[in-house]
Amino acid sequence: MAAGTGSGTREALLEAAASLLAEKGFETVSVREITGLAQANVASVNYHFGSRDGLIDAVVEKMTDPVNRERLERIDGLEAAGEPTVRQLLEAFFDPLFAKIQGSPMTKNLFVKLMGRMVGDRPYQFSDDVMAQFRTVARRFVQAFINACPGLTPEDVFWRIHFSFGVMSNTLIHRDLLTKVSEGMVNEEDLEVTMTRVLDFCEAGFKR
Amino acid sequence: MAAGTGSGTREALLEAAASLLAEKGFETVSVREITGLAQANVASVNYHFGSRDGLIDAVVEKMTDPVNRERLERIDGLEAAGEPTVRQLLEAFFDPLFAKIQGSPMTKNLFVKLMGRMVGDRPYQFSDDVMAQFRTVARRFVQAFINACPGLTPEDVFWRIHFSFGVMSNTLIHRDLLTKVSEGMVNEEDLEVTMTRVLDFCEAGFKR
DNA sequence: AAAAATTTCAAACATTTGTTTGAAAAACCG
DNA sequence: CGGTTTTTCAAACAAATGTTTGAAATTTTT
Repeated sequence: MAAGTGSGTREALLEAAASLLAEKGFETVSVREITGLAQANVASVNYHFGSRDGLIDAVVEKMTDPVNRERLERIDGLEAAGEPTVRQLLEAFFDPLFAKIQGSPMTKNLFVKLMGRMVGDRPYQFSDDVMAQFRTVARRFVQAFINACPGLTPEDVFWRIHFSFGVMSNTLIHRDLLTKVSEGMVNEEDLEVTMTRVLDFCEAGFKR
Repeated sequence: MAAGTGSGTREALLEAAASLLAEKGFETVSVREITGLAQANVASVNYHFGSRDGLIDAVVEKMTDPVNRERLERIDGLEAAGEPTVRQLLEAFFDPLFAKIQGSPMTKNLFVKLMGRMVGDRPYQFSDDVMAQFRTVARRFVQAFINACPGLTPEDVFWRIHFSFGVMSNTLIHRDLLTKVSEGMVNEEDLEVTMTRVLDFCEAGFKR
């Protein structure tokens, strides 16, 4: 078998799990739902991933890994060119997420929701690897944000970063819901347009 | 039996359920966890509330009802005095939530989380009563926000309201988490202080 | 082709889920 | 007190959960 492609069912399980996790969150998806969608046997999850949690961790890792790598590259580039602005930092952090979303073979909405959950869902615990990765990324960005906000205390900056994550997470998860709730006031729009709205909102929140 | 006090176990179930829902979300709390904490029999949930969902609905209704009523009173008062500002509207919407939180007999953190989940958790479906109530409140506030933002389109305003909800929900749920993640940069602080931070952030997001 | 390793699969495992039952206990009322 | 209603409780229910088993099928290696 060619390296990297994995067995057919292994890939099918990852894809099915990703779809269902996106749709329903980390807690409520059962092994049998996943194997049903993947057209695989119930036991295949434990065979290939050791356990249900092993499968979930694999899904999460597969998505976070390239995104976090890209984030570090982006901030490297920015800092090499001078002092990055808040807007640039927000984009450097969130753009890799959007890129992954746009380039995904999954239904766009599902992928978006999955990505959103990865920021916001609790009490799901990421694996130690993923957590360590996030810590590295976070340290870099927090310091850069602080430098970009000379008028604010580190504490202020920290909170606003946290708020920005909240907006992003919430928007990714519930974006499609808004059009239903708005009773005709808000039309469907491209993800890119919505994300510009989010960035505008967050950038303004950093002003003082 | 005195009207309103209900049977002892009925109240105990409501309190226990509220605590656990706050701590773990709407999906993952089992009937036996609730009855265990309430020191009641497993069957008591179905006896008093018909079903697990009946109990959850009762918890939610008990909290949303007075909050939404207060919101409408607040906006009535504001509009009687002239054209409310964005800041005033944000406060009119969120203050009743904080008031309820502060005056709660529950552990503060738990209550805060529960309130946060009521804005953010999916796919939990509120009862028709609660939904209708929310729709009424929403219509009033949306219109008022639009009036307060003459430079923005209704669509713009709608999105920013949505963003503000996202910030609030996320902050209420994960407020205690931030101090852990910040590695010493952020200290515990009063809810009121944190909420002022949130309002500042959101108000700035409405500026153009 | 034979042997060895890998992968699939139906069936069963022990737990946990929400709910129901029917009798015992408690509270209430005349 | 006696009779009625309300409330509690241990036990059992069917359904769903994640996981294990051991033999069959498949693929890979020799």
